[in-house]
Amino acid sequence: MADARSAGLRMSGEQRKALIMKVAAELFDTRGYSDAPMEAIAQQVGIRKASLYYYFPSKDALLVQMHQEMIDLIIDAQQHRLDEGGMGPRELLLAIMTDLVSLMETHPGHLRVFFEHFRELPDTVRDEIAGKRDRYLQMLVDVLDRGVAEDEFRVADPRLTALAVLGMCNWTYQWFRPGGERDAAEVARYFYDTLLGGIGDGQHA
Amino acid sequence: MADARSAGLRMSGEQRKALIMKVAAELFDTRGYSDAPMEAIAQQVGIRKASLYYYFPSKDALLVQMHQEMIDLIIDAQQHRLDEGGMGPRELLLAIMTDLVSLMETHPGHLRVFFEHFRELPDTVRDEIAGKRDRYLQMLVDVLDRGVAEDEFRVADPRLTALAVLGMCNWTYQWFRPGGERDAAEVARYFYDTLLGGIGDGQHA
DNA sequence: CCTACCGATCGGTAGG
DNA sequence: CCTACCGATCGGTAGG
Repeated sequence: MADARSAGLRMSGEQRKALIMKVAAELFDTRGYSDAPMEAIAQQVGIRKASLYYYFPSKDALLVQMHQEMIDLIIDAQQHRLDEGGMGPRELLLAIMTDLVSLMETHPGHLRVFFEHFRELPDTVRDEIAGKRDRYLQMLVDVLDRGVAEDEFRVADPRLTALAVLGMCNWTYQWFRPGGERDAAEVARYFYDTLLGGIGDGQHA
Repeated sequence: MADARSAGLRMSGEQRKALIMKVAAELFDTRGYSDAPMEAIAQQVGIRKASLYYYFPSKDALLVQMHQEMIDLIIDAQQHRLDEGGMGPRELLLAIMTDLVSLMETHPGHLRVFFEHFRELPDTVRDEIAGKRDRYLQMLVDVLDRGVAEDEFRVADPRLTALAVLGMCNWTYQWFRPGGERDAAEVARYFYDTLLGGIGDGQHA
């Protein structure tokens, strides 16, 4: 009862699972999925490696859950807005961009894992996540299409523009660190303003 | 003389090294650095695993060379333009964006390796590459600053705008595949036009 | 949630 | 450029 592990708080199964996920996300982020041993996750959680298998059936399962959580979160956020109604294309675009960049604050580590460890997913799950990714891209394209239809946006190729938007926002996982000068919402807003207004000085167009 | 390997062409050391690099880049791209065994590289090259160590001292060395080649290539391209002179900020911006997206065509596999396997680099090399990356970012910021000074661009925060540009262009490694509808130069040009002109319909700003 | 342990993989080396 | 081989790591299991 007085060993190293008992120093950790007693936790419910759900709490323990959440802690394991958090630690795993951090380690997958910093070391990479294949280079983050289950042993290291266990140590940082304060239990033995074999005990991880009481909570999760495999290392893959950790990766799978991270992917499902992330993609469901952003899809649901946008779907919720559409269901509610009342938002115009500009507001919807800003909301999507803010969702994406904010993941850097709400889910540290997860974004890198989501983008860089997609191919390590088991085949069936990978297909499922790929489908959801496509669906999310389409949601963004829909917003752009609607903006064009309502004379709010000028967009020649909505899919390419959507990929540009995703590029700006998702790329933040490479450089954005919470606690910096600007928070996620400010960065999203800056990108949104840049995209809407452009950086070209009109008189030289 | 009639074994499986002799089917491969006899090559000079330099040719063999180039082939190993090409195969390694493909495998690091599709499987990931840690999950691409030297055995698989050797097989695809048509030699034995141990023979790879005749050409390269370690697996790390392959990764290091890929990083050095990539970053030097884009830095040199921009530096060359600056040395030549005569290009305005708009032309320079488009040239940088085209350089980046074009790497998807000229160096298949390398771009993903460059962005996703930076942390696997040995410490000293990682610091060196990080310095060069900073330098490249600064080159882009310089172009934006100059554009502002010459009344060609309107940019509130050049560093953030530079990160948006890098996001759009670098993110292509996630979706762009050579041989599609648009080639790299067209994608870069589209992103450039989108960034310069913006997607907002002026009358609603 | 633990102790004990295995099977497989893999980067790299010896010696030619 | 090859054959033969080793040391270390790691995901996962048995059994409690």
